[in-house]
Amino acid sequence: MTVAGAGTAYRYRAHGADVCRAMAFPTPRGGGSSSLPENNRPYTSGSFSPAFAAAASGAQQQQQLDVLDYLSDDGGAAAPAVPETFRPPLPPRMPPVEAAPVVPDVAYGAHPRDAAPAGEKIAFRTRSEEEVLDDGYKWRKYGKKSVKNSPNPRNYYRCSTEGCSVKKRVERDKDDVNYVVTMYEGVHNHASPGTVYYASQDPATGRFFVAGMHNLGP
DNA sequence: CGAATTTGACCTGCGC
DNA sequence: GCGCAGGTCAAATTCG
Repeated sequence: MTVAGAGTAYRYRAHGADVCRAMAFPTPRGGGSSSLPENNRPYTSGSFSPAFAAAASGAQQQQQLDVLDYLSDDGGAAAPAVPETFRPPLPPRMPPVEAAPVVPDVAYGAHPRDAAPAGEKIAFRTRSEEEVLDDGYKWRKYGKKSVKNSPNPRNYYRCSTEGCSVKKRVERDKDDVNYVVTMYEGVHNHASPGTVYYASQDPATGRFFVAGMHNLGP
């Protein structure tokens, strides 16, 4: 999928897959997702590595969660071989979404300085009343900017974990305020506190990706 | 009182 | 070169 006007071509992948496995991350910390109603459980999707799937393979089977339509700028590149270390995905937690086409109207990557290695930028379009999705990570807001061609301001966040430089931008969809466009940049160098991720495999490409998540917090 | 957020200023790159 | 747009900084403010 190519985005007109964007410097980076997005590839659109719809709901994923068939198999969901779980993996518990250490150090549960708050998050409060467990208090969400049954029909409002967190889930996510994103680029993912086979290594994660392998790591998750021994974990307990979990119920399949709805998976958000999502965008990634990996350009369809083949998944890397087993990485040296597990690279946690960038999973937003959000309420259920309706099946809807993902329209990446935000030209992520259009700016040269946005250039980054493939697989380290992900854009999600989610149907949510909440602007800031609790994805299990702790974010520190460092900026807010109104952008051209959009009545909604864009918010800038940085991972507040020391040494982690992951950033995300959040803004309401200009065409439908019921949707929130979240863009992640970078890779966390730490695990999400108290979060279970569900890995799935795209039958078409064979690539693994995050199909869901659940917070283990109290 | 420390941490997080707000918000205007500043910086950088691009297009004309 | 200039103006515009997007991204970041940092002082002020707010919150827990």
